[in-house]
Amino acid sequence: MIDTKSKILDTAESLFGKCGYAATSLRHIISEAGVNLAAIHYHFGSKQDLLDQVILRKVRPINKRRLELLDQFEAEAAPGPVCIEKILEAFIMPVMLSDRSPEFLKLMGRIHAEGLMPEIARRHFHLMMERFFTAIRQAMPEMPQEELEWNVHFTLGAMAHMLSVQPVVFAESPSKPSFKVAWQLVAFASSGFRAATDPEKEIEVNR
Amino acid sequence: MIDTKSKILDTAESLFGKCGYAATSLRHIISEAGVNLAAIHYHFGSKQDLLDQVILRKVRPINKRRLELLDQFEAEAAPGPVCIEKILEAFIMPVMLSDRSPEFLKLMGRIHAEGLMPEIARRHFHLMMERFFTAIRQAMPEMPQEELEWNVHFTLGAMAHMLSVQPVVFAESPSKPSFKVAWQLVAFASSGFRAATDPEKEIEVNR
DNA sequence: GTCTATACTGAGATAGAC
DNA sequence: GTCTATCTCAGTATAGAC
Repeated sequence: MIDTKSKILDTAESLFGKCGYAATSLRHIISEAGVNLAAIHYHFGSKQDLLDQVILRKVRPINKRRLELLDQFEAEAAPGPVCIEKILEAFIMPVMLSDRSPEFLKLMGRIHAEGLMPEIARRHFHLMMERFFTAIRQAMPEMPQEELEWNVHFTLGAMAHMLSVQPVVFAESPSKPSFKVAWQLVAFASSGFRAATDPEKEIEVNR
Repeated sequence: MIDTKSKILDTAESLFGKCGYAATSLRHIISEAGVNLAAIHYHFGSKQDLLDQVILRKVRPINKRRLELLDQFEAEAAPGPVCIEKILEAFIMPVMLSDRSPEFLKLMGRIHAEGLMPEIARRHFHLMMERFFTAIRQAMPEMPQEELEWNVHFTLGAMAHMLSVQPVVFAESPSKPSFKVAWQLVAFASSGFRAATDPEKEIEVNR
């Protein structure tokens, strides 16, 4: 086969999305793709590296779009900083474009739900994250660095969970994530960023 | 050994917290606990069921405290509904009490990061979740049901991520989750719940 | 009722022939 | 580049000792 590598990537993407990363065995992938087990290790090295490539193929255009939107919003807002709503819009909304395959969100949800995204992001998306951190810092210059970083974490967690609830059968999951839901998340997180925190708050939670 | 079961539970809790669920093998647990491999299956049935028992032992007192706080706040607010800030305080803050062992948050973070919590919650915490959903519904009677449920998901995701960033080595992780951070999350999510959403919003994200 | 010893199946990984 | 054969280790199941 001339394009064993692509065949493996396509099949892995489909199965990772349908069954999850941990639950998908390399033997399942090779039987469906009609290739040999060792071919995966030859082309990708390991199951983890195969996942990285599957994810990267999908996420790179998303990150490209994220940065384009951020560039655009920064140009529109110049010389002032971009407001937090626009920054979060640039970060969140491109995820929802599922033009490549209808299984894309399912795959992203699986990866998030299995806790694999932070590690992949750390290895591959570090520069983009830095761009957004800088923009957020400029949008909220009065906010202490640590508080700001935690708000970013809250937002990442909320977005990850939004993508996760789709594939998992969860009693309260109301509907598939959609543009409407993503917009709701932008509003939710923006409002969260603007929340006033009371650093001196105390309570007796320990009975 | 008279208390093989407790020994397994303690060792599993420690190793699950230190290494994660998937990365901890049953053989690692038994060698550290000094028991036989089959003892795990005799007492717990499977690795998954062992995890359930480890988690339940930790989370049950948390859920008890959550409901106590909710009861208390409802009594204080009667005959009106409890405000969303108080509801989220009752839900989030009890998680941060780590009086049992210093590794507790690490364990919770791991479980969340590996996407195992939704399934455990579905199996064991359903009634408590219903209590809180009802309270939130009464606090925000004007909010459409679906929008409300998504806001709950955003909050759950943010909390899970807060607990997750501790064990994972993540470039931007600023500090360990603490009471201060948990209070920040309460403020963040409360503000998010109160955010005004614009259902008619549109944008051309597809280039 | 509890626990030990052992075997079974399937996973990811690897060496080496072609 | 590809494939066969094999290695190690995982979770699981069971028979039987105490």
